[in-house]
Amino acid sequence: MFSDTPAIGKSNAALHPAAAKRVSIKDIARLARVSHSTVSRALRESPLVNPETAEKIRRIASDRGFRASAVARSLATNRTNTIGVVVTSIDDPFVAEVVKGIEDEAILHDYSVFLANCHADPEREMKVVHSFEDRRVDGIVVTASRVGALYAPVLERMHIPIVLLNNQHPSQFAHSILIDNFEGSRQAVAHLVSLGHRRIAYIGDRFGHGSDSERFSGYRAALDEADILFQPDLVVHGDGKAEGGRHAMEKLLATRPHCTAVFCYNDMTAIGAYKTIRAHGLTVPRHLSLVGFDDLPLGLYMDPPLTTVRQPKQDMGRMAMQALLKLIAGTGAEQNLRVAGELMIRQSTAAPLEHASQENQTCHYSSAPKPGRRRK
Amino acid sequence: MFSDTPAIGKSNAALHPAAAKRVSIKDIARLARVSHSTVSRALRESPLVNPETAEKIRRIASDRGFRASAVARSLATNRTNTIGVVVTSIDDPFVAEVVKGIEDEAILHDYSVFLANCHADPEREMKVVHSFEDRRVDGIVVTASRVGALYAPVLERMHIPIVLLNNQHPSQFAHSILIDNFEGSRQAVAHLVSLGHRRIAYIGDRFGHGSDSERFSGYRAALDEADILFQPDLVVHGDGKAEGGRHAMEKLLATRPHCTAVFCYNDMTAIGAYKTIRAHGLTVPRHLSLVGFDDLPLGLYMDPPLTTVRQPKQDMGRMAMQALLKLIAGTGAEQNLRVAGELMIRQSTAAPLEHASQENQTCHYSSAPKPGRRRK
DNA sequence: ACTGGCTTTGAACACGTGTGCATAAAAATG
DNA sequence: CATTTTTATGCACACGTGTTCAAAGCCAGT
Repeated sequence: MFSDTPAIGKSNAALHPAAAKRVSIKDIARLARVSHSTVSRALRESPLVNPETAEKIRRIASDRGFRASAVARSLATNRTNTIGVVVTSIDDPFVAEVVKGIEDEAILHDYSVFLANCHADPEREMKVVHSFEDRRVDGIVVTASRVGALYAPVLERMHIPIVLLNNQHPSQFAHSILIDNFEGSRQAVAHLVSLGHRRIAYIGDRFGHGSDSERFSGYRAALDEADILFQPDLVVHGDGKAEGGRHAMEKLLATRPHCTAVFCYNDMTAIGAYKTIRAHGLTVPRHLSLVGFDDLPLGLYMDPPLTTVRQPKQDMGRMAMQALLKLIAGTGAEQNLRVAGELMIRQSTAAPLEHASQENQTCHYSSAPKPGRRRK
Repeated sequence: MFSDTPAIGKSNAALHPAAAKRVSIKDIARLARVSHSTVSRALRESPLVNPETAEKIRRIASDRGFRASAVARSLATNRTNTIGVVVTSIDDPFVAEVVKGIEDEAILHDYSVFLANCHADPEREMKVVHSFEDRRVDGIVVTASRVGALYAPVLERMHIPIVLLNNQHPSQFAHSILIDNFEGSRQAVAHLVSLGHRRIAYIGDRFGHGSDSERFSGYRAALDEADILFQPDLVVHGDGKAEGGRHAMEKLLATRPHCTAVFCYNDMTAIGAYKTIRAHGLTVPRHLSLVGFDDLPLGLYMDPPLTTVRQPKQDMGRMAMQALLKLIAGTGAEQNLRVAGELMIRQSTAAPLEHASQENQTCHYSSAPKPGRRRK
């Protein structure tokens, strides 16, 4: 009541005129002639404070551009309103879309997201997870292809809610969001069957890697439903990337009789297949139908645009965040959420060439132009 | 000295056996029979503490899985070791690579990064920037196409170091990293000239948008150097995206005589051009050479792979982070950093068809463009 | 006027860590 | 051994906010 000069709280406040001391809640309190408690309440819209003084306080705070420190608040409340997102690499288009969904949902609930790449490097994974622990994030989303079995115990010890997205090993201590690989690929292959294809190949990921086995099962199921005999030589493996798709496609083109359609583990694999197919002077979908999985933006710009199974990546990101929010709130969230893919039929799939021509001259394109020849 | 039972500090610690209270620095202190100050020093490798006790403390801390709270530390030190990154949308492949570079460099220096999409929405921009301010980030990187002139004053008031990346209006209160648009496009067009092209078109961004004018200048310069008369009707505008590229290319194909090469504002524009070109039954680079800008991964998978000017996106991200670190440290950083692009010659560019086939070749000069006329 | 309840406020403490300063213990120096 | 220097440690406070608790002020009802 007796302090009429609101100017200086710290005696040396004027020492560094450049590094203007940030205005704190106490400064606002002094200006409004109330205690900092009241200011705190006013700004948090507590009903415990007189509407008039609350309004006055808010005006002063706004005038001075005061913004309460989230770090101090976090220390007091033991909540940071912050989550951590671990990804293999943000420049993976799949991951990027997921993260977008997460962040969009997060900001809606006044959460901020820490982003960290781990590059599938165990050491880096540890560092990242520890940094999240240090920062006391309220939750974590992991969008790595595999949850490091290495650092699983670390995660467990932390007692921080965790949601895994499309993770290889949904573990017991974490919740997870998963695309329905089986049903997605079953539909994809069924689509090929409905077009009239009987010799349908599958280019997988590295064996047993990722969701390869589930997608393979879907492939098998679709064949069974159509009473098509499964032929082991129509299954080859790539690496989930374009390069692997290229090589795998080479292998397929080397086996006789040719397949008329190829279902690829994912879009990148299909992209690689395109390249090999073109190099052999063949065209999609005339000679060969192609289906991918993921629905990367990339597929839209292929020639022709790629038929694929769409993963609702952004939605999945949002769902992950929502699950996390439930876990944080203590409301039970579903342990494992399966989300449905959607078959996007574009121009890379069509009916196979006439059966007649296929019978006698399966080699009509076997005299391929020298693949090695390249215009410089 | 007399407390022999290290179990309980808080009397009600056992009330919530599930919500195990986090172990704090004081718990470690009690276990090691020292003050929390000593623990703090030991863990921060201060030379002020006896090596043996330090070792002992570290062992205990490690055993209990103790990790010092970054939020408490931030409150004490007034530094969060945290930066905020504002992007238009993380699912833009350009942005994603930049962010990857930023994060990689950040984690190297024990910084964590907050990621926030603003979707080029002013309201969202404000919300994002405020959240960063609340969280007391040590610095901010903005990778939006434009720095909202709206919130510039807000940024200024915050007194937080800011680095702009490829931003439209490098402003005076912030530092910036910029690609050398002029030199990049000059080289790209010079490359086309060196292949023998004389009728070279330019598909720009929306007029005056982004770096359009700088890239256009480079185009003009290359023409001038080759003594090629600038022809206004060879300049059309897209929207920086595939759709715009498609339409722009349609316009170009409608004008006679045809151009033999097209320099596009960016890769996405070129992607759109591909589509139109194919739709007209023409092939790249046989009928038309195509050059882009950015070097998105996408371009590699085009048929044929796209010649383009590479922006070292990841490096630029790292540079932005390094500049920020310097600013935070108080060491002066360069105000404006220009980084060089690199021409990536791939298969979308080749020599034009023989002049013979271009019967009325004389008309590129004869239809004299009005001399004094200037676009704009 | 007294009681009791309601509204509004401030004092005090907590959150977990870093650090200046004083001091105790140990070592070095005379 | 006495003194000074060095080393190691603890105390106390600061950082900025939230929150419990007590209390003051006000009002209505008797």
